[in-house]
Amino acid sequence: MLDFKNIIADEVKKVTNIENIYDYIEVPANKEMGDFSLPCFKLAKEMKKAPQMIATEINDKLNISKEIVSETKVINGYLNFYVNPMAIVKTVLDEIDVKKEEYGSSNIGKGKNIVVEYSSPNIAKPFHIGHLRTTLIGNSLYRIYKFLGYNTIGINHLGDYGTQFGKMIEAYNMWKDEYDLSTDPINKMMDMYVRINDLCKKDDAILEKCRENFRLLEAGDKYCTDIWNKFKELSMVEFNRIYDILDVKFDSYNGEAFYANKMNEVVEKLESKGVLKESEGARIVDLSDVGIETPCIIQKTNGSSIYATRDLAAIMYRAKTYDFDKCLYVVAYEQNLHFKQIFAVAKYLVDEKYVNGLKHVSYGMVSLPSGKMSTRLGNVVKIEELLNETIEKAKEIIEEKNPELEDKEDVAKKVGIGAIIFNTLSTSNIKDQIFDWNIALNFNGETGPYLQYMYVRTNSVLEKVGKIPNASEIDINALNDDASINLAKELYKFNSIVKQSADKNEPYIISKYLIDVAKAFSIFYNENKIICEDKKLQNARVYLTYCANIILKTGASLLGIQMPNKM
RNA sequence: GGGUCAGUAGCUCAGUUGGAUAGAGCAACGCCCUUCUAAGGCGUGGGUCGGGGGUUCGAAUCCCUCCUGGCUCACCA
Repeated sequence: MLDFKNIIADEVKKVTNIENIYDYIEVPANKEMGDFSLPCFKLAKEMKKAPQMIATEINDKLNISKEIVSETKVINGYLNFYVNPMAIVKTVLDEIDVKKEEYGSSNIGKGKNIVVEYSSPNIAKPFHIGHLRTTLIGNSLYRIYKFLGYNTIGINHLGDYGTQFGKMIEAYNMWKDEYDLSTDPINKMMDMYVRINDLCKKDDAILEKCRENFRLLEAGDKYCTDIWNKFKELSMVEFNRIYDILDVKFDSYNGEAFYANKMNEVVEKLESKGVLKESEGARIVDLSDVGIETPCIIQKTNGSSIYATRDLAAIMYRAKTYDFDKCLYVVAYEQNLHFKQIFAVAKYLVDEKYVNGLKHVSYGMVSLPSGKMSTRLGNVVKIEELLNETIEKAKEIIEEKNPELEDKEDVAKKVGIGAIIFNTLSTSNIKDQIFDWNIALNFNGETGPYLQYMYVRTNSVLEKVGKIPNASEIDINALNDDASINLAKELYKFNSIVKQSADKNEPYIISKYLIDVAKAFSIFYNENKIICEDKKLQNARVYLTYCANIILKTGASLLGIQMPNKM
């Protein structure tokens, strides 16, 4: 596909002697100012000439084919380039003709391994909307990197270890006769967890017992291990049901417990490097030399491990097992300090290549209008409840708008879930989100269902025509109206959008882009009769519709959103 | 208190890494279905870009400072 910015940069370079012209070129805010622009203000300083004059001089010398750039204009010190719209239309259509569903994909990741850690719920606790962002951001990044040719490994780093299980074991010891875990186990486990936490707050002796239970678990005590396994199994059944609905997959479920027997290596290596120090009875790595004032605890006073130790063991294991180029942690920003610490300690454990690949993809907190969510306080919205509500609402709307529709169940599921996924991935990671039923279940405006609706429209046109014309039969000049050109321009951006989204680890860039594509298609659809008398015109428009169809579907799949064929 | 992130329209958010007249959606109001799906399109109103300094040809964007809020600051994860 032609890279117009590059072409323009090369042409400008030919008539000037300025380095990195490419970086100077930008996209004007307003499309009346052209497709690309070269602001000459910075150059004015070096060349000691007025910007306007520089722009005029470059413009006079410039010799770009009219096939590529149909016009250039000098305005207010800017040199504006108007790319020949037909060149854009042609290069997009040609590229899609060759790559089809692969359009936008790449092999820049070939031979590179990327580990993405996401979701990572805690065993024995309900899966609530607080887990939605990590699950969906991670799932999307996983798909995006894969699309760019990376070998991608998705890891669900289950929270299946730690003092909380000491607590659960203690709760089980005390109250196992009160709870029948054969039905609705998660909620009962949550009850037990809330109860034991309250007790621990009041009674230090109980808390000490819980810590001891965890120590026993870590030492391989059979009784403790059996109870722990029971909790884990019950939880996984529930989690998998939700992952199934959301179409989220993992390559590994190696959680914290997996590293139980791999932590000695961490301790030994830190010892051998002479960085493990005693402090207040615990063993720590001091990080004040790199500006982190809180030390990283490796071993607690009672000798048992802590989450940092397990994360460090995981880094060593993943480096060895996956030889990763990047290892992303999709975890909320409340753990910023934790990741700073373990990344700083990692330099004592693995090669520089791996240390440089570690990246905390941190995202904002989700809270309720009433305030912070807390499993212990029981004020959470469970994911299952949310999914049921959204599917139910989709069903109601289908009954109202399209009662004759086939596969209502399947469509309702795709639309309802699509709304949730899109809503979750429509803002930058760092923003906090206050969960609001009205927003989560909104199907109008910039939403998942809007994308799906536009996709369905492309489908229904394509279905009605029956046959998608060959790209070679298309008369590009039939697409010279504003709406068609604008749509083609949007489609042209897809490649760079996907790369940008991966560079920043921000799925929202794709979300926003797909809205632009859908909007451009909607305008194209409203202003042009696609199926029409003039078959030449029809073929061209049908083909453009087909292109929009592909990109909407591919783009949505990168977010983890499935498209219904009808709705 | 230290660290850190954020503050853009009534609400939720974009703003292409310092560029030209700051943009969408929701909510409100008005218009458009004998035409390929109205979950749509078009239009109207709505802004001291948290405040104040500074850097420069040029700042929502960079620096300083203050205000407000989130998160965090060793044996939870």
